[in-house]
Amino acid sequence: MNGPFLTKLEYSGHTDAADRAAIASIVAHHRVVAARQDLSAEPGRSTVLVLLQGVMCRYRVMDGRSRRIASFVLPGDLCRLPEAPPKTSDWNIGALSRCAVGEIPIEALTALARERPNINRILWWMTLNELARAREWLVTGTMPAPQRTAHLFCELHACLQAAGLAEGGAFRLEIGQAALADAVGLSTVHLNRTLRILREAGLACLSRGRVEIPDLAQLRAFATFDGAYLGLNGPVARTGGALHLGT
Amino acid sequence: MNGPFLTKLEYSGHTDAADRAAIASIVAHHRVVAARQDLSAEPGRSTVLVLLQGVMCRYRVMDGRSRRIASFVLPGDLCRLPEAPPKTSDWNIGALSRCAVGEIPIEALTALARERPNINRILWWMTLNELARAREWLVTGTMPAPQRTAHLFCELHACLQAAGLAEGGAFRLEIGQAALADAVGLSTVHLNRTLRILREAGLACLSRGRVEIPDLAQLRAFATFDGAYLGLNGPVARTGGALHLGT
DNA sequence: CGCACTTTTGACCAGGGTCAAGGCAGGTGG
DNA sequence: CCACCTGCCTTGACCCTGGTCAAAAGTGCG
Repeated sequence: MNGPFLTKLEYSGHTDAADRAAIASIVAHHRVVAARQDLSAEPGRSTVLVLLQGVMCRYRVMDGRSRRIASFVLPGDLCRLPEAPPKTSDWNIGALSRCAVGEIPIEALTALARERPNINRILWWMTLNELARAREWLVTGTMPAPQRTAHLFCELHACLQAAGLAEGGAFRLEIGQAALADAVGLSTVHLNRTLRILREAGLACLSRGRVEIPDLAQLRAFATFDGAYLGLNGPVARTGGALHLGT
Repeated sequence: MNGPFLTKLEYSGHTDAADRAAIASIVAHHRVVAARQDLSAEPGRSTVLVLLQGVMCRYRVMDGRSRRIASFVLPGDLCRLPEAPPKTSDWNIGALSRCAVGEIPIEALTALARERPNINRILWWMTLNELARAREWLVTGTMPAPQRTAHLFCELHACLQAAGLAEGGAFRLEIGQAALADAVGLSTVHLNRTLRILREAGLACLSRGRVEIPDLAQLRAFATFDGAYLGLNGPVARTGGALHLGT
């Protein structure tokens, strides 16, 4: 059940088996979130969420109509970490598909972070990961639509791969084109055309909730994608190092 | 000399005078960086830098020609924090104007973070700050050019204000229009036209390294700027709280 | 079977990129 | 003191990517 989460922790290269067992033991209250449902409005929340299945997104509604997706939350990602007061962010988190999440009591997590340096390190790693992803999107924002979309597919593939959810060059992505458009910053119409371009070029094909990438290397070259920013080391144990700050 | 840094720490609302004195004491080796010079290429670096004067930027060169600026480094900001291995980022840091920086030995910083919870909190705060800024830029990226530029001015003003470097609605910004364009994601030509629009609308005026904002409230309304994401509390002591993670 | 949502396509328009040529400094050397 | 040069700002003309409006074709579900 915690599969994707643990697999991702393994990929991060900052945990050993004991760390993963420890963190798995504090994941409680698995529950299901329906597609299209918002998580953010729950007040007095004292739990961190781990996404285990499905896709969620962090978004903001702009002029009352258009929505901008700042990041996806993929299986293995944490969200709703406690914020530093006063609230520094007004992002909504919404489920784009039917999702399964685990809840982690904050006190348990902080306690674990205090007693296990690797867990602390993982929290830093995840945060820096988000930062790196956000900045990468800033860069891709200036690329033409097909490249940008391709780049997103590459990123999704890499992240899902690290969570053990890719089947070769293919992965499930149960998302409407509208959501994809909001993430890439295109209109639905133009995203659709862009998808057609990618499909006809044989680079990638999204259909019925599934992305198929015939030739990953080719797509990556097309999108000038270099996954180093994701900090995924492969499932290799790797410890040591100090504070592990970034930037 | 450490003025902007300490003022900003004060604004962050997570430090008391003792924290600031402690951190000030480990800032060593003040030095000057010429405009246009890159910092990133220094190997074996074991120091964190605090920017004290001037403006730097975190950028990447895209197709060999065009540069994208992912964030500005303003007085009071840290940069070149140690990275988690393997290197997760390939960003360059360059001085856009003549800069003064302080160097902080990493070991001293990590030691301080270990013994003073507030310092640890500040490191989190700064990182989350960067994250919030990056995401905000993602959102502004979809706004039309004048609003986007105005939004950037508002952000710069708020950050510089927190470092004690704003004089009312005006602040120094010794940056070429090309740099600004790369940050906002516009061409130099179009940025220039956009600046003219803002100037003629009486919203903001950039000239000879100085931005003047006649009516801050008006500019903010125009850009739909809400500075909450910067997490600046004003110079009020505020402690407590636990891990202070965000997202 | 009908309803509602999503995907697809067409036609038209505009924000912003690109190319290219002038202004307008400040710095240097005669 | 002036000619010159280099770099930056400014403006014009033209084009193209991608937005908007609108309608048709799937697709899933009660």
